[in-house]
Amino acid sequence: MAAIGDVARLAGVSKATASRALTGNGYVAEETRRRVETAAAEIGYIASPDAASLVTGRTKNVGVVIPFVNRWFFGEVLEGIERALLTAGYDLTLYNLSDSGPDRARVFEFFLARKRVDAVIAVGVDLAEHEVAALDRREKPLVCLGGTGGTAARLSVDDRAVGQLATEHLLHLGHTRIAHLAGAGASERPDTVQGLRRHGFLDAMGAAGHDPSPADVVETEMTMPGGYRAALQLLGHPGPRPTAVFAASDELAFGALRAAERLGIAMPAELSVVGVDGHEYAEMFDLTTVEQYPGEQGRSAVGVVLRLLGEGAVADPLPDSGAPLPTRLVVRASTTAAPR
Amino acid sequence: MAAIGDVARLAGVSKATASRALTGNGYVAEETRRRVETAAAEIGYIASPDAASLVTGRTKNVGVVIPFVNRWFFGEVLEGIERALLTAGYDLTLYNLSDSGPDRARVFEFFLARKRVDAVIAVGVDLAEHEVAALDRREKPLVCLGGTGGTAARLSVDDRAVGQLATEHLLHLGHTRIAHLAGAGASERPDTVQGLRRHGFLDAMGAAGHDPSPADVVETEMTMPGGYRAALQLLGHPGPRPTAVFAASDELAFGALRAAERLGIAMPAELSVVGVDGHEYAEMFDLTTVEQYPGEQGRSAVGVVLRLLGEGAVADPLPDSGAPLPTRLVVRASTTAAPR
DNA sequence: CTGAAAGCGCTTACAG
DNA sequence: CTGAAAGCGCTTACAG
Repeated sequence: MAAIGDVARLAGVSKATASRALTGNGYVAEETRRRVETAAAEIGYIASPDAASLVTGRTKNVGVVIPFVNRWFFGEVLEGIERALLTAGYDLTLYNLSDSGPDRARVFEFFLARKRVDAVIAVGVDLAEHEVAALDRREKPLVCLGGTGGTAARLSVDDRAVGQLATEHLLHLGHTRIAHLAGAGASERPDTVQGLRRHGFLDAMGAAGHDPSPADVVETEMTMPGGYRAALQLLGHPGPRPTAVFAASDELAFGALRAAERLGIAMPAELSVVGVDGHEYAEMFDLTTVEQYPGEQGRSAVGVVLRLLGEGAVADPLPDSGAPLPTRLVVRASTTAAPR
Repeated sequence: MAAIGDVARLAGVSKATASRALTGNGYVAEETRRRVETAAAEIGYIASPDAASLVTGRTKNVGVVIPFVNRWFFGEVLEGIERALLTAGYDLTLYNLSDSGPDRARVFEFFLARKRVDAVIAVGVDLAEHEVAALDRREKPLVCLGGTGGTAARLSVDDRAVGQLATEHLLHLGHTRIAHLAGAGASERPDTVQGLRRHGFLDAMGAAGHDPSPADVVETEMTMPGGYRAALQLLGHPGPRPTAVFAASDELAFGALRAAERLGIAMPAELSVVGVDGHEYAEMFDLTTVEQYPGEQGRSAVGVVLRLLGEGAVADPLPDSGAPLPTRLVVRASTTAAPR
């Protein structure tokens, strides 16, 4: 495999000059540069990133820590990150983090602790203090997208406001008995995404003078089957039922829609449903939702990382100092005026 | 940051001995090894993979090339690969490959061409000859999971057999007018997944003496909205319609189910639907499907890569020499006897 | 079983 | 603008 010495010889220059010509660092005569480039192209030379890293201390590689790959939101974020990183000439090393256990510890204590990545992006992960500390100790910049813990740059939507907005939309339509399909752990961990959305729901209900019964707030895994099962339980028993549901994610909402259909509940006449995410299937399901833009969020996270690493435009202000990420209520046919 | 010299000094040995103790290569007295390990733990030493790679030529890093992250099948494969690689102490570098264009060329000609990965796993990608050649030139082992092109180790289900099996299931139930929701490009590229499944469908129909009208085979993007739109078109017009649909993926099938519901077609009395994949939502939708096991497939691909790299058990036979990956027909309520 | 030395493939002060 | 030399942090023959 061609090394830089080969290029240098072919171009009739020293390795130092060849390096300067190829990396663009330092002065090289225009003509020399061309000769070197031609030589490199001729023998298909590509610098060994490992050797370069060893001396520069930069790997051009960012670690991404993410709890799921197969949930729409996370997949979109990952794609956004990947594209932005590739464009910037960076590699993406993927760590699919489980909730806990030895595998998780291994990621932080071994994989991320080595000098293989320049920075890490944590997507929707609730970081323990010692995990953040491990990164700090190695002086690895950390950018968090959602999730909790970590003190460094954080990008996040305002999940409490999201919950509030969705709920207010239903209240506006005249609904008074509104149920909430929350993510698992919402009440136990008020600082998590699911916790904040639940909080927003409760706030909006309270402000309107309603006090939801505990039975109308059910927690479940944030997937379509999770929403399905929870909605079956919520709507399936006899007696009066809620006229509207705020689901903490679109996938939950899809499950609720499916459950309502199964139960023969007329949609949206007898039941309005609103979700969160702007899932690519939302339009097909005619689902009203509070959209967020995960692909864009991923790209933003990369922007912050790049700035932290001193790439691109100098010293732009970091988003973490600023406003929450954008969201938008999109009204479709799944929500309508309360039955009277 | 601690280097191996620090460990050596602290343990009172040479760098060579420290290295041997830590990597496990070469002889080291048991007591010396313990001293070195203690020293390393004390100062939190972790070897720089870049420096090690430079001399061993091994990066302990595998590149994964995949066209989507946010389609169920691909996400599952990716998770399976990630877990297996992590267990083996390998990093996963992710390349989310677009169909074509400069980004795609850059992945093969720059990112994958450097000495950063030991091998590459291509998931469901149709490799061009020059792409395979680029990898070959760099002597990078290549393992293909599905997709086409590439001559190296290939793992694959028998997609023609899958199409045949699904179709025969419907024929057995007495259906005679069966439509096929195919993936885009199925007729143009007979060697692709979608092409082979279509082929299997046609074979089974032909063997049963049926000749599907061209209007009953429609191609669309392999997603739920794609299936929805295609099924609307297929089932929505007046006149007699098919009594069964073979969808080339579960996501397509879900879309078809949704379309049927929208059109007021009684399920499964008036329409049977069978899919392919064993999607995690299949059970919720009561969908009959030909299951495959993408997580397991990903793990198998890693197994092959590891063997190619000389890790683990020596010289096991490569699956590429052998049988197709397992699939299984799972019958649920979405298919039933043809209406009479 | 252990150490001194060379070298993996680069980049970067330092001279010139 | 260019080159000779040192060095990034490891591992691995080679001696002993």
